[in-house]
Amino acid sequence: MAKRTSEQAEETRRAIFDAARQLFETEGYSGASIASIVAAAGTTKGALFHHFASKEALFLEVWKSLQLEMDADTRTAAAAMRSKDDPYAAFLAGTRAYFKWAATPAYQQIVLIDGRAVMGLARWQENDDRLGRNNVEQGVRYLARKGLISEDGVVPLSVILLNALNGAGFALTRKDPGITEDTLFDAFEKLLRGLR
Amino acid sequence: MAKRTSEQAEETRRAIFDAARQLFETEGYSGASIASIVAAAGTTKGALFHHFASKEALFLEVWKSLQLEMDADTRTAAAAMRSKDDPYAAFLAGTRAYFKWAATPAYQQIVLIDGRAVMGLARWQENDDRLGRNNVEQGVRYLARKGLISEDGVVPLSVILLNALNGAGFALTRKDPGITEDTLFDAFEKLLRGLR
DNA sequence: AGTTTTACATACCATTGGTATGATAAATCT
DNA sequence: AGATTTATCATACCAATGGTATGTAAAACT
Repeated sequence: MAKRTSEQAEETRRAIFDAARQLFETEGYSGASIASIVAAAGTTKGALFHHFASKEALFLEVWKSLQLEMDADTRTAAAAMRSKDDPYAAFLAGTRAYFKWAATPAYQQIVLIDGRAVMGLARWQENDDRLGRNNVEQGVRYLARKGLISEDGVVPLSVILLNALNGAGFALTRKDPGITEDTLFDAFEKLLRGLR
Repeated sequence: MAKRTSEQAEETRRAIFDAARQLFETEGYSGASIASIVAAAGTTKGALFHHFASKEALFLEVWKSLQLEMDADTRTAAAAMRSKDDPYAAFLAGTRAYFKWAATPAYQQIVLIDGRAVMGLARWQENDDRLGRNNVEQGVRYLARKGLISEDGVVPLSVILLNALNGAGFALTRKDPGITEDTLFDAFEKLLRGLR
């Protein structure tokens, strides 16, 4: 078998991508070998390296897809609550939506665990900023405009809040008593509303 | 050269450990090959695998050493401020000490970046909890006893605060304007004191 | 129709973490 | 003290890994 139509090629690429996303989730980045990915996708290494520059590039694409899905989700959740009378409502709605994502095995393994190790510190920050932190910062800035928090602390506060959210996702995996989506959300809400 | 005295053996082990810690920091876990480690230590793979069960085991030991140093540091910093009139003082002093650690390249690369990927989610939580979260939880519980926060939210709040701290460490690497040890600390302090 | 390019498949390669074997001197035992 | 065991490596080897080079046949283009 050699050249397929460009439609079929897209199918092949997609099969590799899907298999990779699945295996990166269940086996982790280093546990998911290229051989296992192409086997699951029903193709060969030739196809993989034709469509993706490297294992890392493939991972990055999977990473981005997850982040974009999450981003869209939280944005719409936040937007839906924007015109409420409670100025915190939009932010908190986004938080809820993010918790849902952060509690999924795929998001944890790929984004929260392997992501930073694979991308390295610099690239991770660069990418993470454009999505997660920007989102949080937007919410925080809104609260600042409403006069609920001080203007100058927006950036560091955003950093802290974003990471608090990330960590909360992790905690959800463990069956630790006292840690549920609701209790975590409550704690976060209290923190946020406590800001003056 | 073959069998050395047990004193020399300890030296060899130490040389490997030190080289590993150095290379894990600068090259990352996967970037630091066993060959490069033993070369830097002036020995061979035979010695490494005699003293350590695997690369992962070696990494874990380095990881633990960092965590224990950090733990001791923050504990003493917090203890020094315990009897102050401000009930938040001890907690915040520990926070300051932790920030210092979280801002070091070694701590970031080894503990915050590679640690969780190498150990996997389960082992990472298990180990991280015994140190970081236990520490934070202790501080939070103290505040609860003082009546400054509610008793029942201690666990989830600790989770959130611990991760907020971890993330703050990361942020310190980047030269982003507005993010310094001081501004981050201020933001954290405000969050903490805002709790009622 | 002929040429070029795309989409793979296969064979190959260097490096990797890890193991098996061997060697030698220190500890230990008798 | 001599014999035996055992700790401490060094070296040779191994399977698996990510990645590359090469080949090839069909599609796309001119």
